[in-house]
Amino acid sequence: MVNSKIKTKIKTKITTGNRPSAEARILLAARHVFMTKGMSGARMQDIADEAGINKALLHYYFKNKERLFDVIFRDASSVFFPKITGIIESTDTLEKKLEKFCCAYIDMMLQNPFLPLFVLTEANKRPAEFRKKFWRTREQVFQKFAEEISTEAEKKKELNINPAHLFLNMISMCIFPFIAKPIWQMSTGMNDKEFREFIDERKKIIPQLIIASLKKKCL
Amino acid sequence: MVNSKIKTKIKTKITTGNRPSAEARILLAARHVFMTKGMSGARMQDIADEAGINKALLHYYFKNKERLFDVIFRDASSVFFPKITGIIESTDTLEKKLEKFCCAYIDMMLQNPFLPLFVLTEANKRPAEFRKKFWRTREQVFQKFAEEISTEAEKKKELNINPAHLFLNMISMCIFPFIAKPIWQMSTGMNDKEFREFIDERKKIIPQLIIASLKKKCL
DNA sequence: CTTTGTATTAACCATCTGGTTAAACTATAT
DNA sequence: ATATAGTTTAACCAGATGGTTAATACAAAG
Repeated sequence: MVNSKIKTKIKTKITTGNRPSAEARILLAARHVFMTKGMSGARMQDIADEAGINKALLHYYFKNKERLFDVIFRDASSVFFPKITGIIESTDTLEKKLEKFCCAYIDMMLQNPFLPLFVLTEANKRPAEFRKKFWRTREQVFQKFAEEISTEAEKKKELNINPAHLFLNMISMCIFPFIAKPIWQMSTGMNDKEFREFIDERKKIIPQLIIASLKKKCL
Repeated sequence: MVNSKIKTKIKTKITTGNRPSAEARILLAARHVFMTKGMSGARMQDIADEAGINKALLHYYFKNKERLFDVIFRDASSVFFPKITGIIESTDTLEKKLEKFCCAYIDMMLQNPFLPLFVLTEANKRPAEFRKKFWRTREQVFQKFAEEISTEAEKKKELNINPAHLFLNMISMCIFPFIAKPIWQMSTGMNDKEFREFIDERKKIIPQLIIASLKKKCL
């Protein structure tokens, strides 16, 4: 019955052999189970099994299911909501920035295929909690980029579209294919390799389309 | 202990007063609860409460949770996957068809805000079952429209983009905003009325953008 | 070797949850 | 009226699930 508040600060465990520590294994297993099954679908026993430990040890390291979920979800959203300040503040052209943004975003999702649906589901199912727990520091992330698009495009007298629409169009085309992957594959018959190549093409196609939509003469 | 197989064929219940029948109330409640909480998050008791009946009556009308879910989900997907044959076979121009498609799709989602996430979540969480149970008859729905775009665009020698990308772009921009609604509202500060107006604008903006992407000179 | 504090486990518990049972109710037809 | 067949309910059950407890293994420090 140690005081868990003290324990969690200490974290003295050394990885015996080359196997990751129990805590690390729990986090890994929890991420996998939560991402694939969702909060309500995930079973603590499944996480324990996958981490190769006793269920009680879960509650030793993480007070309860909600806390464990929060850790995973906070980490997931920090990945999902991209650090775009770097891209914004670069000296690249707007075109280049858009391309970089899409590319970075798509690559991130290729590495975390279940992440978009995971984050979006939680934001929909428990919006109040989502806002309170996970939105605080990220409030202006998207807005900044939208403003950047707006100002830079106005500078060139080419603005043809509400930057809000432009931005939403862009992230829609980037993110949605990952959420719709199974249905899309059923519809088209694409296998995983073909889907992967198809997605790679979109890294160029999406910025092209977005840039074109900026130019008045096109519409 | 009546034979439920016979019972379900008969359906003689008359709506006493003007209150909907218990079965109808169950379906209504089930749709609401399943759509907002998902399969694993939904509780049979919640559905019973919301329908104003005893939990046992749920199992009287619908053998078990899975069966009830299937009824709701099958109905939901029949709405989600649009009947586009009518639009395809019309004599409208491609432009008009695209516009009609987006408009119809967006209107449907305005009336069923939780539907997209509901269907897409299920397709992701249990792809095998989704395919087996709900995909059978709808296999070529999307493909047909994609082919339509391809052939008609080639006819005009304007084809500039893989029709698969074009189609995916279109449905991404139509559907994604509804899935991302809570996050989008947090980011932009839009209230529900503003969001509704914003979405209305997209009924024109999306087809415009898609049509522009067809024209070679624009890219 | 013993002490001490952490890591880990088996067994347990309370509650939740999907599902069942048998009895009671209601309307309709004879 | 009463027989019949569908409808609705209260009470119940078994298993799943999140969470707890108390005892044990283990490693480092004295």
